[in-house]
Amino acid sequence: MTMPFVDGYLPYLLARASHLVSGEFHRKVEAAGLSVPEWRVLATLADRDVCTVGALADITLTKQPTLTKLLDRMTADGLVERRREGAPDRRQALVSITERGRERARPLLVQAAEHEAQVLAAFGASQGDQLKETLRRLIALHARR
Amino acid sequence: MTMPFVDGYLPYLLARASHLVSGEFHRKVEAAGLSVPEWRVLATLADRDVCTVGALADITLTKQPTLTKLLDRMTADGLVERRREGAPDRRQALVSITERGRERARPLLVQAAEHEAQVLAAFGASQGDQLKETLRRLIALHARR
DNA sequence: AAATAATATATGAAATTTCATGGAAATCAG
DNA sequence: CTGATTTCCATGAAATTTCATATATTATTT
Repeated sequence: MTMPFVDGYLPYLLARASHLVSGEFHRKVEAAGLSVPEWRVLATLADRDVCTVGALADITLTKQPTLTKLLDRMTADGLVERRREGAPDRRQALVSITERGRERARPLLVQAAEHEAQVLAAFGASQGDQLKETLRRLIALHARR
Repeated sequence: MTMPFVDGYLPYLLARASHLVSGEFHRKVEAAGLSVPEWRVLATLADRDVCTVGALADITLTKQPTLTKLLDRMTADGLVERRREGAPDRRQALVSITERGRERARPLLVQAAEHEAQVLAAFGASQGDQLKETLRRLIALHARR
């Protein structure tokens, strides 16, 4: 009652904006037969050669046990591979995307870029760039450690 | 490979910023013995007299069946009340916070305001206000009609 | 007004997520 | 070095979330 929780509170505005903007695209993800967490993993791995489980959990904003079990399922589906050799630290597991995963991700990566372009166009490209810059700064300010 | 998913993609920047900023406060929520969804419900209801289940689901960014079951638990815990009389539409259920819920929410509402103030202070108040304004615009642009 | 469609919430079964903890490997203190 | 601590990932059991659908009510057609 003393706080306009819904409309003036920065954490809520961030959450709502994220929910709305991503939600639009997430419909396309599900239409493509992937869950949102699966999409996040594939999109992240599409970029890089390999990634440790911990780093992937961090990037995909997922808790580690949740990710481990998601990776179990995605491995069973042939979307990703996990191996324990080759890491500098033998506790780590290295995850990489498979060719099959890449094929599934490819059209969505295109659609994601299109969706972002639409959002930015509607918003105004320069304002959009400025928002991105602002968000990067906010993120840097709150990065752990 | 063609897309800098992690660092240049607006939906991801929004999600990450939201995750980091809210994550800090969510630790206090759990320390107070509430789950994040419970906190969202209480914070929303603290402001208003009553709210329909649907509106509450929308505001708290929760799917309706998820919210219904959360409300079952919160009702059992005496944090909220749900009734079907009094609504203009008899399909609706009206949810309100109880005195007990208010007591549990109160200290967290204070901490939430403090946390936001810290975030804004570190970020720069004017930049913070500008970010809020920008987010409101982005939200308005994507609100489901 | 009857029939049909749409909306608000609830519910059961299945799937996922979470918490707490385990084991293995690396790092640190003495 | 040795033992204590910490870090990384996995796992079982419990809790939550989700999907599909049911039920009740309201809105729209015809």
